[in-house]
Amino acid sequence: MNYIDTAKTQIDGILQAACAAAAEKGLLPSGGPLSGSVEIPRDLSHGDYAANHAMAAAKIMHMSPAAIAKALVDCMDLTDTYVGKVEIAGPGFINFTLNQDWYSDVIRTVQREGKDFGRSDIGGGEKVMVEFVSANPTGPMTIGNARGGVLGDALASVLDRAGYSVWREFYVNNAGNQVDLFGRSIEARYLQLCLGEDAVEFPDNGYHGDDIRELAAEIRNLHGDAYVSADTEERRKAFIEYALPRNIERMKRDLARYRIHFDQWFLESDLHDSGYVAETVDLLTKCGYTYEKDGALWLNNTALGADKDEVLRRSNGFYTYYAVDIAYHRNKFSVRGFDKVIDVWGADHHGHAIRFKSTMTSPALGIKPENLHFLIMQMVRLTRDGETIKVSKRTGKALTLSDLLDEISCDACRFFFNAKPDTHLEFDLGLAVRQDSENPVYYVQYAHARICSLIAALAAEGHAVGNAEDIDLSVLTSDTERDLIRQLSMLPEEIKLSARDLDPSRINRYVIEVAARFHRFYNACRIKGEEKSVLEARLKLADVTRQVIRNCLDIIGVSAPEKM
RNA sequence: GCGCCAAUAGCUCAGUUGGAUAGAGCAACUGCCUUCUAAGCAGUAGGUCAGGGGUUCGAAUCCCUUUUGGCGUGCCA
Repeated sequence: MNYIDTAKTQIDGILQAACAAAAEKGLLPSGGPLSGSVEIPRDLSHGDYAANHAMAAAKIMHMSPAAIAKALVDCMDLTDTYVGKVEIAGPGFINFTLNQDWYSDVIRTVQREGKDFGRSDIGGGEKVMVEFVSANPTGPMTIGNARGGVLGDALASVLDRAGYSVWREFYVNNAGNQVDLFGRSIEARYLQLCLGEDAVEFPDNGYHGDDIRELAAEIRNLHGDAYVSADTEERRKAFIEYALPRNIERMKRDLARYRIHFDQWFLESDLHDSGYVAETVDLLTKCGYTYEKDGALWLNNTALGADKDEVLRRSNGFYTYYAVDIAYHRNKFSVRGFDKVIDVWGADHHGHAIRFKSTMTSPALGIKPENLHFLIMQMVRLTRDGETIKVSKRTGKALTLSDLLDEISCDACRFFFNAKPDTHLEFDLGLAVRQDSENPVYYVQYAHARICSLIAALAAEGHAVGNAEDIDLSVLTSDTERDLIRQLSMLPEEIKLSARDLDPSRINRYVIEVAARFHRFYNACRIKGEEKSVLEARLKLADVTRQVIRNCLDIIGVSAPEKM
């Protein structure tokens, strides 16, 4: 039996039983179960949990909330529960205060579960894929990828701890128009190197970044001018075959530095080579969802609930990204058997996300809407000294992920970018460079280091951290001690909510609050030099706090230093 | 034009899915280290929750509308 489920379910049970008992005595009208929610109130003086059942029932029972609350409280049985005190307050809230056993059980639970504290099994082992970053291998990764990377990775961790079987995937767009453009851009730079700047025209919408010039220069160093007279198609193919793997390796390196590792790098080309794209499009055609117009094959997407139709196969015979995306997602579900799929996409794809979801969930493909999520994160706004900087991969002026990591620690970066997905994120370069004590990550890490140092100092005096089962934890009764324990107790719930809302940034806010409450406790309560029973109990509290902070930082992928 | 996301303290953001007096962190001001890490703590000040309607016991939260900003609306991905 676990303290968390018990506190909440106990209270709900107490209320339902009281309701039945009150109905029996004729104090309340009889009827179905009470509805309402048991919540943790903002204000401590309102107890540990507050129930609004009396207010919710007022209308149905034709009684005032206060009268209902009184009847319920009068008929309550609190024996063998964590509830120590019940009060009626405000407009009709019923406030419950927990007894000391509950606080002690929280500490024992954290000790028992250790690094697994916070885990739950609400996911039921469902296979869920989180696909994220999936940056085009045509250039270096951007600051937007930095955000998506943290978001996807932290989300995957949260889902893992919520009991899902998680798979991290990077989709490599190593085929199609953008790759073709990539090849032609390198080709142009190469020919310019060999024949002079004005010898060839740079392709429209080509990639202007310095990385393209560097790749061209590398090729020229290896092969000299040999490719000048080569067949155009062969030349481009050779350039792509040289450059693409190099870029992919570079992405892997940068992501590893960012502490992100994927279970699979899925190649788009595999979908083409295996004929799966063609097969998928044929399937749609057989089902009557396509039509031909102007030499292209169109998906009748408006009939599937979207606001516009999409081209599947261009008049030049090549499949569009849309067709490939359908095949790819069909592959995730049908071929590889994932129960749930979550794609982390930038806001510039939100239109696509809406239309694409209509397509995938239509009878043609039959995916259930609740099993396919597009987590849309808003753009990162880059500023320097308050002025917005426009960035674009095509023009080559983007600040890369690797540049960013040269300036800012991985810890700070990961913590900073783990923000709520649906709001714009402002990233000030001037601020970022001097992001030291201003970044809340240091506040949290400091709490952890402080605890480590504290435990070491006490160990030096012969006070090792004891076993919670052998320690009298009932001496932890002050406000700062209880506030801290109450906060620690909420980690499993916090992870569940993060998983439910697909919002791992909750963990950031949660762990900041843990750190804050620890610092408060630390300032208010001494440990060293206190009498033995108090010392042992407080030391144990510090120890389990350290465990909770570690577990949180582990989810976000931030280190927990022992010294600072 | 249409669609998606947003607007909360000077700045960056929370707000437990409709609950009690709207909260943190920076920045400003005032205190706290001969005692376990001051990268910390305690306190002061700061608000027409963009504006206006509506729904009800009760709205920052839900509905309508106006305004402002970001993004989308390609035989690009």
